[in-house]
Amino acid sequence: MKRIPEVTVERLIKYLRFVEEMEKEGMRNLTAKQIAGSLGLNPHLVRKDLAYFGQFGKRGKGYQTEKLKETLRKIMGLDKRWRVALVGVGNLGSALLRYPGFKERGFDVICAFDTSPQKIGKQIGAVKIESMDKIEEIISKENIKIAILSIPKEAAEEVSDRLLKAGIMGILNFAPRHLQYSYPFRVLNVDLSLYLESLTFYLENDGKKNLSM
Amino acid sequence: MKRIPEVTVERLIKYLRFVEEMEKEGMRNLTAKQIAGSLGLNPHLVRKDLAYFGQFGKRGKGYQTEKLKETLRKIMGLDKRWRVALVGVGNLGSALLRYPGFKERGFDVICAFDTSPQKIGKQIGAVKIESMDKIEEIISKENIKIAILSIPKEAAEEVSDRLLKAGIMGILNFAPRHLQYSYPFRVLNVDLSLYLESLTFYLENDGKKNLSM
DNA sequence: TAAAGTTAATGAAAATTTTCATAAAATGAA
DNA sequence: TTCATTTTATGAAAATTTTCATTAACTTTA
Repeated sequence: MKRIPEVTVERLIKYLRFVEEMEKEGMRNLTAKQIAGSLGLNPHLVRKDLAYFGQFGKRGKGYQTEKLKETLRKIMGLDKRWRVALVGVGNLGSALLRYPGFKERGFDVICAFDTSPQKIGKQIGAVKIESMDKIEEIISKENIKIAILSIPKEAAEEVSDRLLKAGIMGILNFAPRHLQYSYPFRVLNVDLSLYLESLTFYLENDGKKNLSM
Repeated sequence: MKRIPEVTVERLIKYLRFVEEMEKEGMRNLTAKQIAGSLGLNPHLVRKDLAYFGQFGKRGKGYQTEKLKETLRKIMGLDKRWRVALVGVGNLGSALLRYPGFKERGFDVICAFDTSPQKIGKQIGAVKIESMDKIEEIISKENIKIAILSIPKEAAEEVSDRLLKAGIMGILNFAPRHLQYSYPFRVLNVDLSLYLESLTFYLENDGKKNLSM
């Protein structure tokens, strides 16, 4: 199998979203054009992305919605549920704990960690907050592979090192510090203010110069 | 001026982060190699990105930290503060309201909107929650250009339409629905579960196939 | 001062990603 | 059936992005 470009992976998830939504609305078939249109992409690109994984479209007809959905879910590893640990139950962390979107999409946050004695032992939803001293013990016992990191940037590196040693393979990092590990570990850095900052670039420069954006 | 690739803009913000941090640690000069190293990039790429905006490095020495910082801040439109509206004060929305990172980076969330009568009139930090009926009035009176959207996906399109009509130019969208508008409007879609989903692709496929990732 | 080592700038080359063009298969209408 | 239309699959072309190679400027060391 050919190497899959990272940009393709990001798009596949979006395709899956759209396909699921269209399935709900009763669409039995979807064309590359429809999928592309919903995301402002070129239909050729959609076909090429899908073709990495085999040919499951029918010429003249498009893609069978359900089959496409199942295939995409399998490709993305989303045909099963994932157990997730959350580290850092501050403002953002506790909002993420309560965020229904994760469960809806197959991710069960089954444990949470914090350093603050006031928080340890408390319950948020179905999850009891544990001491960060227990990270290694619980992660390994529960065999958790994914962690969400929402702690201050100063602690990010140290804690992520510990997580990976304890058995975590992928981290979704909300701490505003760029984390990076090499294969086979995966980190996705999500820096909320960074997003706002990329908006201002365009607001500031649009129209003024001939930046064709 | 040449067209600036979108990937470059995303990197510039990260460079700025690093440069500011290094300045705090007392570094008066930074080389492209150092900047690149911190983000796992090629130093040539850093130089090329910076060169879009003129030449402010010194051969044999690197870039003057403070000057580079100031220039990047100016390029990104971050040499001034931005006033931001937040729409949707649910779990995520109220966490974002309390999130200190925005203010730290120059963004002042000065108003918040919700539909729920229980929430309207309440105060979170310095911000009073207003009825969504007042979106147009307040956005326009306060001349706000940026909005953060943290509402259910069903309402996303309708509300974003209203925001843009009211004068908003850029939206940071946390609703799990891909929003898209054409120039001069800008939307940044931030779908939290989508990030987890892109992690699972790699966790699922790494090692199994020769996807060189 | 001279020589060796760094490092930015820049145009060229390579790699990657996207778009295009064509062929083949399926559909629907006449 | 036949023909026009739609749409996927796929290899080629184009565009974009990244990496490389060279040159020139500056720094450090002897």
